[in-house]
Amino acid sequence: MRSARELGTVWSRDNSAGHVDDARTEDCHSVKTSFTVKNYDLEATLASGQAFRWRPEQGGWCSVVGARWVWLRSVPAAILVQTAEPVNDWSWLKEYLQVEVDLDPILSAFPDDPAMRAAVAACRGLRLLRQDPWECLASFILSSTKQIIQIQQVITSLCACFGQPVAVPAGHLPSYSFPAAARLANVSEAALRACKMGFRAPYLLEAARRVASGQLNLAALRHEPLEEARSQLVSLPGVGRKIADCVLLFAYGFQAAFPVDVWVIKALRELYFPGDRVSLKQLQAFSETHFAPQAGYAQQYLFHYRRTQGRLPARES
DNA sequence: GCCCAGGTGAAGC
DNA sequence: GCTTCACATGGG
Repeated sequence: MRSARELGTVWSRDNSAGHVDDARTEDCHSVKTSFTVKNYDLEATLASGQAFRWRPEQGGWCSVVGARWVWLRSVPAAILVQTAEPVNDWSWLKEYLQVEVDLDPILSAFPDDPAMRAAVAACRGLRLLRQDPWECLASFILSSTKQIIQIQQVITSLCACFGQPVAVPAGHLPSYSFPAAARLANVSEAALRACKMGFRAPYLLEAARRVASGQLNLAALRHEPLEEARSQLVSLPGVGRKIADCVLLFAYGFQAAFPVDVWVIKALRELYFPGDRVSLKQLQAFSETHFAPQAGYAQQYLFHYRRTQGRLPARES
């Protein structure tokens, strides 16, 4: 990888919370900056099934965050950032990427067992993002029994149909914001099904209606205890414990949330209960005690490792 | 063709 | 309580 200085463009450094010094370039009329980071695996973070809109493009990663087109590229000790329009305050993107979180104490808090050691060795630098609650909730409603690549396709279609076009630098594909709940609340189930979401369409529609009407206040969940926030989420049709925990972890940062999906089930059974027939309930109960206090992070490491590296090593004897 | 995918809800025991 | 099944769709 090349460093920021070697890329031929002046990239400003944004190390302080308040000070930003944009470097505008003539070539594409876009805005560039960079974030100094340590222990940040950008590819693992953006492609580990937390968020579904990041695409590899021109040597970096491209998506829409909020209403802004964003392109990121990993270089040693920094993330290069490009946007289409001027940005005065980068706090929204720093928050999303969690660049100011020190990963070392998190990894140190993992249980010291063979599974976690292998998972950390395989993808050290994997981070949890901090996403918009509505986009996260809607995305995971669409995730059930779908492969990640198919979730990406459905969400791409949903955004193209119902999102707002956002400004994009010349030479990049058209991009759209994630459609607001108020927008989706007013579309038909058939229109949603046209985006290939199948039986999930009525679930997404009902969630959009409850959020748009204020019956479910997503912003307020941030201040609730985990159990209260979870119970409000699972009151939505099509949202069970697993999807609720994804939202609690990826949008709100509740570290006690531990989404148990098919990959995490495989990882837990193979490593911690080899040869046993443990139920989902048992795995849930185990996960609630074994991985604290950084259970959410531990889950994401186990998930990404099991999905990308194959089987976990045998338990120590 | 067949099995499976970052599940959930309803029905059946 | 627990287990089984339907639900759309498409990748491998």
